[in-house]
Amino acid sequence: MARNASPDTRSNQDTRDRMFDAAEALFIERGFDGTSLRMVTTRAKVNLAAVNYHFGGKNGLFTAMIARRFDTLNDARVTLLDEYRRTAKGAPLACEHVLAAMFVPAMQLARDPRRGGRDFLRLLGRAYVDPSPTLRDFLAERYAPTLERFKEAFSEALPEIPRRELIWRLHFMMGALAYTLAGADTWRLIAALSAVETPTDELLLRRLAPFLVAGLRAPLPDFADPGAALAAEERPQRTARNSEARSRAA
Amino acid sequence: MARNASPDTRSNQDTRDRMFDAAEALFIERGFDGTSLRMVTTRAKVNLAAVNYHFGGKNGLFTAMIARRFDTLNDARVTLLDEYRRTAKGAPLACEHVLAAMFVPAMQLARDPRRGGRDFLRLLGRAYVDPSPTLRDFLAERYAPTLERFKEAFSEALPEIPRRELIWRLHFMMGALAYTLAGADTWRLIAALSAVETPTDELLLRRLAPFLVAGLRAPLPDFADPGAALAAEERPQRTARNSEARSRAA
DNA sequence: GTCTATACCACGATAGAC
DNA sequence: GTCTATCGTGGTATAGAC
Repeated sequence: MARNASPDTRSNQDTRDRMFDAAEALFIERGFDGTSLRMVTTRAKVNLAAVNYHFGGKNGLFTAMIARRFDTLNDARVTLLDEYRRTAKGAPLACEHVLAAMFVPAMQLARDPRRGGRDFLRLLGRAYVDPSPTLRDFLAERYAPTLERFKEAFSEALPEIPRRELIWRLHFMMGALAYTLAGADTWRLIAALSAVETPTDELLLRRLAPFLVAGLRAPLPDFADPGAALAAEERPQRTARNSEARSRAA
Repeated sequence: MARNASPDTRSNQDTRDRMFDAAEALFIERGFDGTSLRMVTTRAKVNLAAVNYHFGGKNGLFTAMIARRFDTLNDARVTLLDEYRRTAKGAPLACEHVLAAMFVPAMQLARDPRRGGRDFLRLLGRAYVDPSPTLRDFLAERYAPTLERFKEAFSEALPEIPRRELIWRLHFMMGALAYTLAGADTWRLIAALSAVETPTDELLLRRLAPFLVAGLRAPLPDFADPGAALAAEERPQRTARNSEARSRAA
């Protein structure tokens, strides 16, 4: 194999890429725990032991596979964020721009078959959502600086939101994003239930953006009044005991 | 469902409950694939074969464990929704009430040590987020009717949002909810990074609610103009058509 | 009927021989 | 780089004790 190419680096790289591709596809479908090395190596048509040789084990393979995509994504994100900041010339960033700095690079990668293609966004979502401690720790540690940059940017773009509140909203945002991207199979369910079209990823993110912007800018919760945020909390229980009071609820 | 009312169900029920509790705790920490039956039975101090006897296997144990919590939760949700609907007397439901019908029963269960307690919300989140096809299919199939009810209710509460759009927003909402609830460990990370207080579940949901309400009510995305929702996509330098000031950015 | 001890078989990960 | 042995672990099935 690869006899006319450069000595060994070529086939070497091919092997690694085939393993990456196989691991990626399987991980998207079945998660970290649900994917075995045998599945990966069978699909990649490489020997089982090659995993150990190239990556030192399952953890190494999967973290490297994820880093392959995420590093370029996050670099592009930070670059774009800096770009926006430069064009703003000292003016505070707009919330939409910060969001765009997160989304646009993701969309671009999703359009590039050589760097993830259609599956890229699903990989993104799965990775954030996977329960395996290995991946959680890896992601948290490796991308904490990027996350910090965006936290700063959002804080600048939304000065009216107290920092503490903002951090939680960013967390909610990550959740909506990750869950939505991960749930390609859920789309089918929703589509079946409601005769919705199956969306392109781009359309999806375009739908998600206004939702998130509005959420980030939402009025602050009122912790003083238990009934403000979620309507009356205990009231419905009381009506069970006292059916008279039921009629005058408002 | 399938509950034996036989006289000597006592010790039987204890055993089953211990298995449930063990499975629940382990599932919250490690997910479906990451939890083995041997872990469960060891922790529950029952014999390995008891799983097969009582539940027919791993799938049976875990789906029953989840149903134990989710059935009561979803029943309470639908009941509360009907309660709100009755007190509204034909007037359209308020969005906050529909959200409350989802959240309040969850909070109540989270406060009741006999029915989940503090871990209940994490179980909820993990279950929605777990990659195992077994659980995904189970949840989708069993709770589709409830979801349908809430879809109707939201549609009634938010008539200005087109139905198609609304369905996606509900999906985003579920994502924010599930991800946030599942990520108890992520809280620590966020807290460490930013000196945020560790929140009670109740505080958390109270923070989440305004975020979600605002998101559900957000202005509709503009699909015609590629630059509207996410600023300019390919030209980060400028939000509008005006490309004069581009010179410094490059 | 409820629970236990134990056997079984498939599979996964790793390490060492080639 | 590959092949194969090995060992641990997984879920499941059975036979029998209470």
